[in-house]
Amino acid sequence: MLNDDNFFEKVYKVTCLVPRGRVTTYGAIARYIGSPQASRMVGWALNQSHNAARFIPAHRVINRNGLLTGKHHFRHEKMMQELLENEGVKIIEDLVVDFKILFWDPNKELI
DNA sequence: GGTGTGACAATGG
DNA sequence: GCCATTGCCACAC
Repeated sequence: MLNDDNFFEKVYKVTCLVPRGRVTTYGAIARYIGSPQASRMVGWALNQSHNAARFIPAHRVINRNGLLTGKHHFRHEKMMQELLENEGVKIIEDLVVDFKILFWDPNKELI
């Protein structure tokens, strides 16, 4: 599917495919790129995403609990929450409201 | 080239 | 059902 050989590029690409107003998890991305157990790597890749050439909507990627664990890695901690709220995603105490409903699984939504 | 690490996830008590 | 532990893969040093 994805012709990119680099693990990071795959992560970036999938992250960019996440629809606006929807969220996904590190594990879902890891499974989609072929390494179900590399969920930690996904987070790390997104950590370096600020160094990527283009902007990566890393705010749409959260852990499986729906918690915004990675907000600290944004330039401003509140930016992640504001970006999500700007897309219509409600956040309460760093937790995505109706996370199960907003959850977007690339393995199901994509081919 | 071995070791440590990281925005996680699954399992066991 | 919550807290602690283990596993896991790719990358940097």
